[in-house]
Amino acid sequence: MNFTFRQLQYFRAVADQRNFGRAAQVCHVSQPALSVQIKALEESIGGPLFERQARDILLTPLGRDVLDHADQVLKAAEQLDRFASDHSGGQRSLSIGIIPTVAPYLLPGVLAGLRAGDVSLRVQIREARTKQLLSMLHVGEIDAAVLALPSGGTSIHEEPLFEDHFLLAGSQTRLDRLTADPDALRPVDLRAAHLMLLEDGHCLTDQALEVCGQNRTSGQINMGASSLATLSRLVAEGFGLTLMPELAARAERDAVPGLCLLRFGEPQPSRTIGLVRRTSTEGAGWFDRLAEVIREVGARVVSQTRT
Amino acid sequence: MNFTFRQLQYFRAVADQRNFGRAAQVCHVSQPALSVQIKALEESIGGPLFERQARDILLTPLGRDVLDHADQVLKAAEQLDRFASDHSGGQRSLSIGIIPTVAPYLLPGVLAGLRAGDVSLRVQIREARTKQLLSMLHVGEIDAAVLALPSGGTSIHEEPLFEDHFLLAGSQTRLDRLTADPDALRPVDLRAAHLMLLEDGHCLTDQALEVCGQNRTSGQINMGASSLATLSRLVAEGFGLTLMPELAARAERDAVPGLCLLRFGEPQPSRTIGLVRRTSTEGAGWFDRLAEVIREVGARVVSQTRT
DNA sequence: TGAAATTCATAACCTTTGATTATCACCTGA
DNA sequence: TCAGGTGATAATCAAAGGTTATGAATTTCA
Repeated sequence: MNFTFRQLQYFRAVADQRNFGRAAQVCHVSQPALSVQIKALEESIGGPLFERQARDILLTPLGRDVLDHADQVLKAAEQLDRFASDHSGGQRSLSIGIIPTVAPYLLPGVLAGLRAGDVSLRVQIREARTKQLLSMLHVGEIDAAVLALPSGGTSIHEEPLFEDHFLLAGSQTRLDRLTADPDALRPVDLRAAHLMLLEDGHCLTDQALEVCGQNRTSGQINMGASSLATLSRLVAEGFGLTLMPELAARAERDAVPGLCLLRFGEPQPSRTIGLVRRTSTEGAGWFDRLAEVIREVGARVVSQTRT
Repeated sequence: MNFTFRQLQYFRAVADQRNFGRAAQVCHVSQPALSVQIKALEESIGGPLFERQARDILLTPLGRDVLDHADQVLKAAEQLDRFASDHSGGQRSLSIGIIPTVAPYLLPGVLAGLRAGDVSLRVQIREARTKQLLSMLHVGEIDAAVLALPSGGTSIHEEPLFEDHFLLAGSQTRLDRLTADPDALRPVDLRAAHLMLLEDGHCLTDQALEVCGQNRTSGQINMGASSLATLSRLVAEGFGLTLMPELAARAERDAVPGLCLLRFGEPQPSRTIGLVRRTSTEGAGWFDRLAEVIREVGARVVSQTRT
């Protein structure tokens, strides 16, 4: 790279003005300064760029070719300049991770909220389970992640967003057979129940097992469903029961005929959904704004389930 | 433009290496130099481009966006660099003017010769009459022109290329009626002849008038044809006679049924076709090479007419 | 024809920018 | 706890880029 932006600007100015003196004025430098830089550029390129007449400056064929290239450089540099001037206005590309048991139910609202609000972020979404999200966060592949707390990661800043209660989901028959008093339902009542759960690796699986006081070697556990949508359909058909997060409950009940839900008695079992980032990520105003949007959308979705 | 190429290169290197020390090595500068420049770039852009951890450097979302733009600048600059390294190999865009009484008959051969030879020029052709070509040459719109000498222009360097003899063209009846001895035909024999010529402004018209000792106010002159091809068809049908340059003669005789040609006795009237450029255009190796190609093609075309 | 005006190039000098070496501050891992 | 790794800062020097003054060449005009 044996030329500078200034040299290219001077070159463009001389080509426009066809006069070194006027070009120097346009560039706010003295004529000799401009003359020296044009000469240096000619030496760098290896040939004359201008044909110098007493009262006119003409581009040589070489100069014409070089000017085409120089214009490409200046154009790209001006775009960077413009971006630097404008970027406080908000254009930012973020990579956000989100766990599969949250993504389908929260994303439509969040993206709509981002578009409608004054937060003009270009957001790239990566959906993966918690363990993989933490790894991606660590190496800088994503900037933040939406997951259930505690994340279990090191050097991670956690921002709690909202409580996501667990409901019991199953067919009407199964639920009627379980208890006579739905208002008194406790998670320990499921100690011997047949549970349908997501395949291993989803933290929701571990959370369900813990809440119900079961472990993965119990003969009553079936772990193989790949999504909550699948799980909903299985339990609606009478294949066991499952814990359904409130966030997903309404959408799944609306989508799956025969799916019934029961709310546990107080204290209701729940998970905390949060937004996490690396502790080394500082001055990230976008993080707080994003957290606000997600908090609001999440609260809205779960409140609709409660009515 | 508050950044330099070096800063953008350092930025790219740090993003690649994720380490200031290794990036400095790659760029062949000391780590503090690189550190200072990255900091300057961050101040210029107005925000942190990197998230600095003890053992890793991650791009911030802002850094990621800026890097996209920086890559565009570096890519364009590298193309200019590559062009500067390669351009002695010949890539050059030339603008060449050529008069209409020469263009159709010479261009195919010249362009083929340029492509076949080691002269890899990108040539843009502009066809116009001599007066306009000189004007375009003067303001730098074209780099050289093919026309009949003398050009009549000031500060013009003329390179003669080849002699283009004039033949008499007309219908067989017209030519038979003109003379009993075709080998003794002289231009002055046309003093009272009915001549068809190109419209005013074509130097071939003035040349024909001079050769035949006529002037434009004579009642025997019809000037309105717009091309030699038109002229050929008119005289082949018996509408007068015309002077046909040797360069065009064979092509026109082949294309126009009934067109007959007569060669004048010695000394044959002729025009000199030349290549001209501004005297201020120096060190133009392309000029000499182009002249050689045109000279060769021209000589070949007229020699084919002579056989 | 000669003088004046125009215009780019060159020289001397000064200021700014970018590089180096040395060192400091902080973090991580054994 | 200590050694090693790593980016930031300071002092110094070299290189780059700017200014004013002037020279050389060409063109224009009286």
